[in-house]
Amino acid sequence: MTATPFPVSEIVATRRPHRKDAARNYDALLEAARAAFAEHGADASLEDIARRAGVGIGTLYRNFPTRRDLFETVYADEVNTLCRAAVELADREPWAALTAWLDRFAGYMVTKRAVREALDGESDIFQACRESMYAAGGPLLERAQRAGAARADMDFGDLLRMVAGITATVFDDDAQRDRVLAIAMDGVRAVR
Amino acid sequence: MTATPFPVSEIVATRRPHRKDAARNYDALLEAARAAFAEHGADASLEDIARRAGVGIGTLYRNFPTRRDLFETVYADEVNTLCRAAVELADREPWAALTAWLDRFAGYMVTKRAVREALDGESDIFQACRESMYAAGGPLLERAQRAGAARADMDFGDLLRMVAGITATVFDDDAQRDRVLAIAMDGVRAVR
DNA sequence: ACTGTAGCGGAGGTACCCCTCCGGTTCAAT
DNA sequence: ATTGAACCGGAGGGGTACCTCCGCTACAGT
Repeated sequence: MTATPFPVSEIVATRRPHRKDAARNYDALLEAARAAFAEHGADASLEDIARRAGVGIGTLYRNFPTRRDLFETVYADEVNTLCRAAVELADREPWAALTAWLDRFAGYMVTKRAVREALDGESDIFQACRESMYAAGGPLLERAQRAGAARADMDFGDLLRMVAGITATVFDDDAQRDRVLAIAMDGVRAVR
Repeated sequence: MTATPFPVSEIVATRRPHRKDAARNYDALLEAARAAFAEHGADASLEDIARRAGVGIGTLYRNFPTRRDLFETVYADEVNTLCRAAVELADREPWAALTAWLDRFAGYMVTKRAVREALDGESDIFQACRESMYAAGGPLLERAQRAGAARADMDFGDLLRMVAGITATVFDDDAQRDRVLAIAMDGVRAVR
């Protein structure tokens, strides 16, 4: 509520190296990790990630001594993007802004699910990310609630969980996913 | 729609052995597998399942030559229970019957999620189970729709996916899960 | 009680993954 | 151009999971 939505990445311990080749490897690893987590979930093989990044396994471990470090960094990255998006959406209508943001949120859920699975909530960074995300997205819901567009008897956590759950599911096609999400959002709208 | 909701287990290839000790082992394996899948998801260790069941790994492989066989059997079991429940609920009010069944459905989702992950939809049994479940549960939704309790512009598949997604998510506590599910169900109800 | 057979358990070969360690390489500051 | 510090890759030891195979066990039918 009071926290600024930005400093998440600065909390993360591991930092991007200064040297050119090192920085390139760091980026490649992060990108490969993102893909691997999205594909295989929490227990993607670290060796596979290094392979995909075209980097030795040793390099991976130097940058991210722990599997957790890698997770945290990838996750913090996504959250930052999400926070920035919330700010950019501030000028739209309350309900439109909220749903637009939730759309983005849904896009980043693949990673989040893996992270949640791996970190199991017992991480400082995870906590910081959550706060940061609530600080960024929470106001969107509150605004919609004040405008009478969203029901008042729910909080931002409820909404996030709902959207997260639905988007994490396997659907026949994207149309079905959108349809189901819309139905659920009708429940959020219903102020009667 | 026309299919009877019961024959699922008969489709499954592996069958319960006749001999007393063998049957006991079979049951123990199934129970251990159910627990392991619920706990560790799709990639639970087969050796661990055998250990939990107090049975040699060889016994597991004799009963279920493939990981898939084990999955299918466990899954078919759950589906059968679910189908039976649908019949028992037939005498309640349309909306109440529907939500009550979805409650049971949610309870079995833990296994289903693992199965879905493992089988990836490319299984005959999976297909048969789905049909069986739709045949059993679909009428509950249709009845609610005819009664004007549920919106008409959605089908049973949509509903199942929605509930499945939400219940598969990690919540702070059961109260939150129920709250979120209720919100989403308000979206289903909303006939305006 | 006898006996054939269905069923049992787990050792062991193979494969993969985790993580450490260190000799060689590459950058960037002088 | 030199040089030393930072960085690189991957071999290798330890662990676990998968699955097969076979000598032994215990059930059930006579």
